[in-house]
Formats: sequence, C-alpha cells, structure tokens
Amino acid sequence: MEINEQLSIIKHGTVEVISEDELKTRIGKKTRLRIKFGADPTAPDIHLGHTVVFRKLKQFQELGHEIIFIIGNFTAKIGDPSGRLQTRPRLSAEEIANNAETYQEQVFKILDREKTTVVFNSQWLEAIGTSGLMELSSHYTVARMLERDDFTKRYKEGKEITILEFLYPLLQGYDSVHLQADVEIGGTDQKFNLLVGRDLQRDYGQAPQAVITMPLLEGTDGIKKMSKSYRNYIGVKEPAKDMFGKIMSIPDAIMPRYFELLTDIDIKSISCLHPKKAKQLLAREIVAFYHSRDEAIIAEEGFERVFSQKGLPDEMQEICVPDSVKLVDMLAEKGLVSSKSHIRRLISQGGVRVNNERVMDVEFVVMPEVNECMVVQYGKRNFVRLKFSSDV
RNA sequence: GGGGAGAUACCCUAGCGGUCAAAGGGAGCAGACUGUAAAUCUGCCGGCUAUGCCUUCGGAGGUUCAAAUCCUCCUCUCCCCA
Repeated sequence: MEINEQLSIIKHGTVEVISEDELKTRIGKKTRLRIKFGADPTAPDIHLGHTVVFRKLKQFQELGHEIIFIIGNFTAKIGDPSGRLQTRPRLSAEEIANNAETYQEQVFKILDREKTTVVFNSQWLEAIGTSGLMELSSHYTVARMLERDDFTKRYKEGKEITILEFLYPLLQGYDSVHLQADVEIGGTDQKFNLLVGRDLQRDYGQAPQAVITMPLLEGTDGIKKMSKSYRNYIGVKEPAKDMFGKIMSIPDAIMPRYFELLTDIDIKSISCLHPKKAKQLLAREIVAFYHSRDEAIIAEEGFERVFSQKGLPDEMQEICVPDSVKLVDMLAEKGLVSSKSHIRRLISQGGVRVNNERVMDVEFVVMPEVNECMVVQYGKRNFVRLKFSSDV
C-alpha cells in the first residue's frame, strides 16, 4: 500500500501522532513495524473505552504490522498513576495472573490472535535488578516527573504520591527500549508515559518510537471518560441484552463519537436518521460484533418490548417460593435486592409491579393464583418469575 | 529533625457537647414527562423483627446524664522549615 494512504488510515480517529514525519519515514524503511501496546491486568473487564485503542491496533494488524501486546504483570504491581487522583491499590500475584487470563480472552475478540505477539513485562523487568533500576532512574528527573498534570494536581491538592509511582513511567518506557518498539499506542491519558518511552529509547541509543494517542471514550453518562470506577462503562463481556440497553442509554449528543470510535459506519450515513433509529443501529452493530447478529436482533426486540412498550422480557429468572410469603421478605431472602429497606422504598415509590399491577403496599403478600405464574417487576429492569411450591 | 493542618456515609464536603443516621453537591435509585435517552420536575438515598430499636463520623481507650464534636495514645496523609 502506498505510504500516504497507509498513513491516512493510521491517522484516522487519533488525537495525536508524534511525530508524523518520523512515522512516515519509518513506514518507508520498514514494511513491518513493531507496534507496542501495553495493558496492566488490573481490572479484568475490558470495556468499549479500551476497544478504541484495540480497533486501531487491528488496523495496524491489517496493514501487515506486528502487534506486540504487553501484559503488564510487573507494572501492575505498581499501578499506573495516569489520571489518578490517588495512589492505586496494589494487586496480588494471583489477582494479576487471573486478570491477565481474562484480559487476553477479551482482547482477542478484536485482535487476530495468530498475528499478535503476547509478552509479559515481568520477563525482563523482573531481571533488571536494583542496579538496573538505579541506572534507569538516573535517566529522568523529579522536576520532569512533576510536570505531569495528574502529579501536579495531586501535589497541589496535598494528596500523596509515592516514589513507586514515579517508577511507573520509567518502567513502561523501558519496555519500549527492551522491545525496540517502532510505535506505541495508548489513550490520551497515556501521553506522558508514551513520551517517556521516546526519551529513554533515545538515551539508550535507539530511534525513538512514534507515539499515537487515541481519544478517551465518554461513558454512558456522556460526560466522564468510560471507566469502571465511574460505573459508566459497557463491558465487552456483558450479555447482549445489557450491552444493548446500556448503549441505548447514552445521551444522543455523544452518538457520533460512538459511531466514529466503535464502528466502521460512516457518520454521514446516519445524520438523516431519527436519533432513536440511529442509536438502535449503533447498539445493534456493537452487540453484533461482540456477540452475533442474531443475538443483537433478539436484544433489540427485547429492549423494544420492555422499554418502549413496557412489556415483559422474554427471559427472566425463575425462583421458587412458598405460598403466602411477604414480597419484601422474599426478594431480600433471595438476595435480589440489597436490603429490605431498599425494596420497601421501591414499593412506596411505585417501582414494584406484580403481574403488571403496581403494588403500593409494603406488607404485600404474594399468593398463588389459579393456573397463573406471577411476574414481579422491581425497578425499571429487574424481573423475576415466581413459582410456588409448598416445600421450599 | 522542628513546627503546623487534617482523616465524616459511594465520592467531594459541612458539622465542632444534646434538636445528628449527620446539612449541601455529585453519583445512584424510583415516579412523572419522552423517541431508548438527555434535560426538567418530584421523591428516596445505613440497617432492622420499624412511629421504636441497632450500627456508623481513621483506630483504641477516657471524661460526661449525653461525644462526629472534649481529653489521651496509636495509625495514616498533607503543608512549611531544615
């Protein structure tokens, strides 16, 4: 493929390419670049926000480049301070190992497993030793470290910063040195870490890697970046139904972002659609990618039924209950609600229905009706079907 | 090493002896309205065998009829000066 053509594919959707000229000459010299991407297996769930970067890696893969996917099992022990307002909790070896496993499983829903080199950075960081660490840390200064926005902020606000956290960018940068990366990709929050990699490579006598930053996708609230801790994320492992529902719940305003960063659909083609239709298309596309076309269609039908027509989902949990049990007790005992107080509140606010009839009595007792199953809806999207049996 | 400030519910923050399960904001939840939303309005937002009771304001003790509030020690964090 022609260099400029390749470059334009690479650039699409990125925030920054540092530096474009360097990247261009490199593509000209080498047909197979080493593209580095690292992820710490801290949280086992990959969400759509992460996939923005993975989709970019996929493009590189399709252009014939080598993807080196680093599982940061060593750096995870430190915790990346990027964008953090406080020190991250450190993880145990077992947690890291477990997370690394589920991580890969999810990543390869997007990337081609055959064409991806997976490495663990403990392989070389474990061996670096105290003297290696001293050598490495002599390449960077405290002042430069404190330039970082997140550190500056924390420092000003009087929050703690550990020396260990200073080590993080250095070790990540050292990964680039060790792997002789040509390109490193990350979210915009990774910019500092990525640039440290460049500096270190230069210090160690290598050509500095090109750095590509990708935008951070907003979460379902449409404002804050998608993140597990903000509880505004959509996980790639989530059931089709939930994934569909969550996508439908994003504000209209960020739909174009989702289309651009998460699908191959051209934004121009959706501008004439009714916002709801557009969002349904978006949800269908994404669910189809992570699950299947069929599941996407089922999820969409279910969504329409439950939310648009206020009907019942086609599948719901079934539980056995004894005759004449108080609704409140039953839901609490089955662990379906966090506390009895919570379900009492739900009832008094009109958020509970039995067979589609709103229940307003906190003391409501469910009793079997002849030839009839009972369906209890508590909250907007929780349904349960009751089966009566006297020997429960 | 010396001096100072602080730790409050999911998060941020007020309270500084009783009227404190603890004001305010955010998040979350429910209802209304809608095109699934968003926005807006209303209500909720520790738990329970529930007009009362129990557990909560960094930890452990103490003073008091009464402590998130006062005292002692401890743990942790930050700032200033070295």
